[in-house]
Amino acid sequence: MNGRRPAWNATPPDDAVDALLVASRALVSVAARSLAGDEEITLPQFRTLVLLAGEVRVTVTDIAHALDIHPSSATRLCDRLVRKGLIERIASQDDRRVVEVHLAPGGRAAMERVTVRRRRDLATIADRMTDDELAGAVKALHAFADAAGALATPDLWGWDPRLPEDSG
Amino acid sequence: MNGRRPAWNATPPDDAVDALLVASRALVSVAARSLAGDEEITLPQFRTLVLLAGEVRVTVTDIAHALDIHPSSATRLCDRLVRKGLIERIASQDDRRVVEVHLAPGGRAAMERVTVRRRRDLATIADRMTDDELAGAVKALHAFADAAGALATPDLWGWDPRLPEDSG
DNA sequence: GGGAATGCATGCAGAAAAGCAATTATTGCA
DNA sequence: TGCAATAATTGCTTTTCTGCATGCATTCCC
Repeated sequence: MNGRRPAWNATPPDDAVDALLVASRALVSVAARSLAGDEEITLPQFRTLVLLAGEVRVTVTDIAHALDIHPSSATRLCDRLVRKGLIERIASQDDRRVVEVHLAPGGRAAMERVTVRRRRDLATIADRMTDDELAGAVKALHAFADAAGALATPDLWGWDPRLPEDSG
Repeated sequence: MNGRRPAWNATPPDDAVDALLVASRALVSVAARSLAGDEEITLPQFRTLVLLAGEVRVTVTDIAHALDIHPSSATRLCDRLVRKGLIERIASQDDRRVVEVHLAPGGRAAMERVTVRRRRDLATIADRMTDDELAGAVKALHAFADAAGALATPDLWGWDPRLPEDSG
């Protein structure tokens, strides 16, 4: 209802969602693989790194919300990432209860390595598409990423009424 | 080199791979969330169910290759899925060493629930795209899924020289 | 027929993830 | 000032995921 499509066509067609769904599975597979082979970085850990890379100020609570896990689990997740030298905990100046989590140099490097790996796999897939298909995919995926990104901010994920917490 | 693009343009452009990469992260996030809320199905477990849903004959070895894990890990994964009533083990007729793994009714139902959840989230995102963007996305994503699917068959993933096992 | 290879399972072990309850420190508000 | 709310952590428990080595049954091939 909040979207960019007119009110007389308020619901995205099923086949569009289907296409996203199928592509989603393929991309998840690629993502899981790019992680599996790499040096001991798990999916929750990588998702945390991605979050840190994209936001200026991320707290432990933000991580818990973004990954939809218990705050204590987020603390433990950070423990492991700190132990690996991938992130740093910094006490917030504004509110001394808060701990800001930042990407450490090692974390940035690790993201780099995983990303290179994933790019390689994606390039292998892209290589099997025609130029036209690829151009269309790029345009579409940019739009998709923008739309997803607008919802992916910590302020929205998890407690936004647009995505009811547990209705399924 | 094996792809559908002409030889004079053999490598997919970086920005295309970039778009896939960014979209990949967004979709992984959606996928992880659709799992987190649901009933105790982990990512490896769901990936297994997806594999079973898409192939006619899947063996334990196939699962190990598809998920890039040790055969014994695949056995344990199946143990847990059997215990949950999501899959069934059936001794192969052709080769009595082989165990075929099939989706149980409960597994199909579980996939259904997770998929409904994921579709809901994807629809929320699609709702923020224009009709044109969405139409382009469907076309492109189908092509992408086809290209990925061609590589995702058990025969290719894991030991196809196109995706060197550990070069990163 | 007999050894090699294949497919799967089991014993063993370690790491990761996740939740709940309880605690500490800090902040906000009446 | 004092009490409630918030942020993060810690202790504890359980489940899952993963690999390696080993063993067992079956199949393949010389």
